[in-house]
Amino acid sequence: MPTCTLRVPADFDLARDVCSYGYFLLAPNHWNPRTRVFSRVLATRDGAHSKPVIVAIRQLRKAALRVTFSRAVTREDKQILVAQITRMLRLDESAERIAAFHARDPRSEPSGRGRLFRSPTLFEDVIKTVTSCNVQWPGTIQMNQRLCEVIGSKAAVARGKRVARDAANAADVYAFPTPKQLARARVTTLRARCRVGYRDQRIIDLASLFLRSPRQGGIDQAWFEDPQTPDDAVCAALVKLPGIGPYAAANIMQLLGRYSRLPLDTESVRHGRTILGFKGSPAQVMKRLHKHYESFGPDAFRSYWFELWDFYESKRGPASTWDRESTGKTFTAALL
DNA sequence: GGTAGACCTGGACGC
DNA sequence: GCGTCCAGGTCTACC
Repeated sequence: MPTCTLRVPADFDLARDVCSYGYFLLAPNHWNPRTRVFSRVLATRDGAHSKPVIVAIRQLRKAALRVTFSRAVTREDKQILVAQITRMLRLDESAERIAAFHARDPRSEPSGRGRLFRSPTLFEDVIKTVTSCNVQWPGTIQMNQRLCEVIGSKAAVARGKRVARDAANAADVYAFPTPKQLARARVTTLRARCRVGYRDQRIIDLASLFLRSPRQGGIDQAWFEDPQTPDDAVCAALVKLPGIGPYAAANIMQLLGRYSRLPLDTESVRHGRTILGFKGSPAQVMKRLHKHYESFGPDAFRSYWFELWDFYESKRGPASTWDRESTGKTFTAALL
């Protein structure tokens, strides 16, 4: 099996930093709690000749990861794959920025938490966010699984190969659909086979926007990812997208590394009431939550999230021990 | 600017 | 096995 070694920041911890946000439980992502290997299918290019590759990532020692590919890859494809892994694991987030977060919220310093797992592309983060709206967590798991199986490309797997054995089931050999694949998908397919419900047309519209160039009115991904772009401008642009409201926009912003906004939902209200002791209507509790985390400034989301994550782990054990098929389906407070 | 109701699915519940 | 109800965020119409 072709492999490569990836240098990572000294404070990076694969188990802690992969199992830091719920998306690590969504297809095509797969964390194996027994072997502590993260694996998934990654696309090399978004073209007719795209050949998805299964990658398996394990921590070798401090500051180094071993990445195993399911097939030989060209130098160009390897660069594309490493860029996607870097985005997913937030390897480009500097130690200084993590230290600044710990200075604002020392509660996370002992564990070293700071990085939040995300998708290899902004497109996948946006679609995953849409599938997490107005549905309970098992529904989100189901939609992502079916989007991969029904629309995504299948990676070729040689029998008995170790990379394939790290995958939990047959579904783990499918890539997340590309913008091209979803833009071409039929509304009826998304609704009947992927079970995305009323999100069908919105997902197709979003995929079309990602497919078009900024000149053609498409989404300017570089602009969204550019740290120089003001948060207010990013938020205003996000809520104009189909299927994206205030909650989804704030969530996509944290996935972009902009932690000043809070994606508050019913889960947050539950947290505000049970853990922080807030009283009143959902709207009043949300207002108090915004006020409560305001003091963490540009890291408000991280403080909020790790507090919530601590609560889940106090009920279900460390997230790195969660199995996608059991604990991973029931960790939210609504299902506890 | 604020609010009500529709959108859809899956699960819980009663019969 | 079937019908009903409910949870969940976004969108639109309406006040």
